[in-house]
Amino acid sequence: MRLENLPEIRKFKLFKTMSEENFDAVMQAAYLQNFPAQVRLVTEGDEADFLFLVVEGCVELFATANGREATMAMIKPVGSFILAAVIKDARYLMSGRTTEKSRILMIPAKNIRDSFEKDSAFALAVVTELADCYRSVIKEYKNLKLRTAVERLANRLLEYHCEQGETGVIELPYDKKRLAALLGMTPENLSRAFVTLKPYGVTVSGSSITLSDMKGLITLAKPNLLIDRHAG
Amino acid sequence: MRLENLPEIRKFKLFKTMSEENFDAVMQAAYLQNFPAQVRLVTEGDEADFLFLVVEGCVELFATANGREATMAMIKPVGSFILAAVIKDARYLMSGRTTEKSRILMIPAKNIRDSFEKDSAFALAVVTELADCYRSVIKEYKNLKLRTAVERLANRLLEYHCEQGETGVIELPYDKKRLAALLGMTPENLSRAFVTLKPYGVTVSGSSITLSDMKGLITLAKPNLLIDRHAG
DNA sequence: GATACGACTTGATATTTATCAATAATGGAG
DNA sequence: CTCCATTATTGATAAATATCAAGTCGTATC
Repeated sequence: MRLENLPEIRKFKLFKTMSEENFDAVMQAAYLQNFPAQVRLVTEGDEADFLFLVVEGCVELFATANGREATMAMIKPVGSFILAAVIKDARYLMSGRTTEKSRILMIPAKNIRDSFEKDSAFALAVVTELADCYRSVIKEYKNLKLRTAVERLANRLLEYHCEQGETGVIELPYDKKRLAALLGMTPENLSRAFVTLKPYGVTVSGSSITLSDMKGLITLAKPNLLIDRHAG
Repeated sequence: MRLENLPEIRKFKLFKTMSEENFDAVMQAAYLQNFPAQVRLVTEGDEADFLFLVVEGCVELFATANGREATMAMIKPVGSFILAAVIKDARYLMSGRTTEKSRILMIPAKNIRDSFEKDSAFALAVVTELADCYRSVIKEYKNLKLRTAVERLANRLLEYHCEQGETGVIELPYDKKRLAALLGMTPENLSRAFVTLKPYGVTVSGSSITLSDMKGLITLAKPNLLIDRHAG
């Protein structure tokens, strides 16, 4: 990888505590690459050759079966994906594709596993990252099992509102098709869920959403500390 | 903990590779206890004081929100639970209760975290266990998002059939209420799903299920290597 | 500015799943 | 063994969600 990018990478949670020596060794073997939108980076079932980090842009993780497709997560900077498969030296359980122009750091799986054994600070960083990923999925799983489609949408809007500075207006981070897939519903249903939320002060104008009755929306959404980032 | 139990514990995947010294230190602080059925061991939202291992019996992990309850997983010997919360020193995202008379090993979270830093073999065992847990949840999440209730039941039956030695007869490992919750449906729906599977050779008699048309059932279930333990 | 394309919305309908109610079966406790 | 409480099944109905089919809207292209 190009030297000029190293300081930027070094700041990532995963590498911050790593020894200089191991960091250099890992980065020697890594690639930092720019991809356009809609590029398939990994395919479920393939062997885990690389660990991926999203440095810029966005990657959609999805899975398929019986001709159906489900969006599992959207990874934004600075997030990693398929760490578990890399650690286990197993096959990917999900596919990943860029949803926009993205900058991706690819690290050969073997280097990750080697450094894990050599560098206990890195091992701690890896296990922390993996625990974070695990807890995120658990939360998504709870979200899906315990809430209706409208409730999931309401909470997602509150999450974006929180992320974007609580201005009363939010910008959807992806198109509605993808948002629907992420929330586990069809695009038609998402449209209807927005209509259902109208009495709760939710006004849609393209990808821009206005929230004018936070209290009402929160009453409906019932955000939960053990599911939502925006709760509390 | 009592000395006589140590050799038994030492064999667990998580402790097999640990140094003698660290193992002794961890076990010094651990409790091995017997619980009757229906005892709540952990409650979601509580701080992660202990890592739990199911030595005998069975623990149901579940979560609640808005008065609804969802079963997240059933942990059988020798499985651990809430490892991620222990690692992160965070709050439990799930509650756990015994579903039958069980023998549980409880290890103070701090000892786990300390040993993780001191013993790189243990660190590797922990990260491997965590990666396994992560991949299991991903599979459950895919199962829920990509399949209908009947398909989920069909695959679960195939899984039990595989686990129990492919004899054509399986014994349900928990009562149907719990099985329904685990599969993400109501008990009424589970009953109806069994009726739906009748033309595929599935005969129900209490907790004993006979499978007489494996080919048909498999055609319906479409087991998948990247979701199911029993596939392939 | 006209056109064409894709994304989004809306309506009608079908499917899936949940709820409510009643009854039947099961399994412990005494 | 009998009684009781829980669990399981079945039927009727309702709610949630998906599907199919038009339409609308916006926008990028020419």
